[in-house]
Amino acid sequence: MKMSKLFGKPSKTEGSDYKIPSHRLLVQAGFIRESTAGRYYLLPLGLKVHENIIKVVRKHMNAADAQELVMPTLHPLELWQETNRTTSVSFELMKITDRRGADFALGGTAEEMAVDLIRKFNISYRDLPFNVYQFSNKFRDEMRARGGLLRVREFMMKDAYSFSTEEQFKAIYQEMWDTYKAIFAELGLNVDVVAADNGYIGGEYCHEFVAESDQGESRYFIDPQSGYAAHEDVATFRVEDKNVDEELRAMQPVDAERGPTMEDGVRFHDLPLWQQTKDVLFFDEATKRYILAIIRGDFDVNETKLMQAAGAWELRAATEEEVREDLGSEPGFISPIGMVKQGKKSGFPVVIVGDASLRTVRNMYGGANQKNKDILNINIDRDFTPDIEADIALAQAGMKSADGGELVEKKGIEVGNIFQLGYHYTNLMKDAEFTNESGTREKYYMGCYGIGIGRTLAAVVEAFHDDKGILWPASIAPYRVYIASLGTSEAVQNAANELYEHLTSAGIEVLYDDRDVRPGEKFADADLMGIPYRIVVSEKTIANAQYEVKARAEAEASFLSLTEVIKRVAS
RNA sequence: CGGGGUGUAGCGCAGCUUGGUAGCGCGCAGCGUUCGGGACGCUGAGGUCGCAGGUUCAAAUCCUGUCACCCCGACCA
Repeated sequence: MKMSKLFGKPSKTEGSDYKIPSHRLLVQAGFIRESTAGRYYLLPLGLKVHENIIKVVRKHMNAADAQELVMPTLHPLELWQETNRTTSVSFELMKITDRRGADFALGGTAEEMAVDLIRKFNISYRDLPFNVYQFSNKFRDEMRARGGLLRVREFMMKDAYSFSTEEQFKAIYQEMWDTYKAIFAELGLNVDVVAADNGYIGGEYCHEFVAESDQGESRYFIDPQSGYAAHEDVATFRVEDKNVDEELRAMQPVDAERGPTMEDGVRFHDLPLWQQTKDVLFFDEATKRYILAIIRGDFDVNETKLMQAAGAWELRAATEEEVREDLGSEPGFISPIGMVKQGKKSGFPVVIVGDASLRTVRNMYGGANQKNKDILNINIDRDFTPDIEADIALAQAGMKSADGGELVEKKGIEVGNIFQLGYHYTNLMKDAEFTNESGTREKYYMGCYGIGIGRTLAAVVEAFHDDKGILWPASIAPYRVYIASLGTSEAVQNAANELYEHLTSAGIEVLYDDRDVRPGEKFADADLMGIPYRIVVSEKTIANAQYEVKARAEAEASFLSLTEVIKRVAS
């Protein structure tokens, strides 16, 4: 490719709206251009990288015996109704209606389509397991797109769906795990594999592949000693016992003229924070229930865990009016003891969820559902019984992991995920069954596996850039070699042309900067675009019958003959 | 969806308070001098000032509405 003909050349000026490095560099270097928020044109340079990433992903997926196919972009809405995902508040579908009035969802993920496809076939246990995948544009009605390619409304995703028996599943999940590790390793990305929340996808467990980055939106914890890694939504930690040997003392109501915060309670009673109960009241809009979360005072409530434990979908904090008028309590003094079973006005039930940490403390203290009244010596079981008891505590950096090491907090970009779906979809959708060994019908056990191509591309830039521009790993660089001809003399032109022909016919992808611009501009653009090798052809190099070769990542150039050049850049 | 902010040439911005025929820098085109880390001179092209109403003799500027985009939050692979 000759630079003079390239559409989307690098630009000296940079936009002001680009807050993160990958966004700014990709736009400035001519890889992408914004259409509207969260939707991007992929320019020729960007598309080359995009396709190279796809090639790597495809190679490893195929090696794992996954089979590529393509599904329609418009999904019949009936399929989504079959799994109740049109009403799920967690996933905003993009919908579209054709002129006959048929409703479609713009595909944002394709579990239903995959199930619908395989139930069109009469499949035997002999055909299992199998894993089908596709590359296709996905649509998400993100409330707020941001960060260039990191969070968009329309993007290319590799999504795979495995169908098997329950016994076969673990091996497939492990194989996808290994495949993903191999893919990201080839792309040059260091990823942590972290346990995560399934969210609206369904299923019981899943793992995210996270490239560590300050620009990432995923917060997670690792225990470097044991290798434990989990998203903050699901991270667990070891809860140390406090005063479990203390004698149970009689409950004692007391006057407590104090403020509403935990600190106010600590100061007023002169007792430790951990001995106080933290009572947080939520309301779930989806199931119309109050959820009262109770936890040890030195911990915070993890809303994701709480939603899982309580079967809630759309949690929000209860308002002061609701606390006072509907529940007859008082903000800052909420307590499970004497809490109403349902709202006095609304009739909405109140569900009490107690954290496991409540069993590590005795003789706790906390509010009494009245202003300036507290109760001392509260004990679980004796004085109150949660409707649900579960781990609903939020992990924090520095806590001990279940394995005993210290939890370290990290931030990263979620570039891929693997989900166990189990029977979630095959239970909800009719006829998702194969014929088993005994000749009867049996439901498939499923998994799904996604990689965001554009996000991965951006994650690579986040990982590989310096103050001058991008440093593409050779595995996905848009071109392997960049040639700069310095000066417009015929000798230089001929020599550069000749080199370009040689390398191209040797099967090496070359971007030849044949523009009549000054050297500084060529070097700056080359650094910005991040092509792995830069070769300079000038009067000087011709005089020495050599080429100047410099790797983008290195500071020093070396002078090589043509055969040495080919050997160097081809490796 | 809540809070804050911005829309003027491809990009970055000024002009708006106090209405009077739209400007600067970069980039782009032409010519010339240059040519190993973003040169210089001259010439030139390019904007119905986000859109729609309104006020006015006159609106980029004032008023109303609307749309888009950015940041923080909520939400989310």
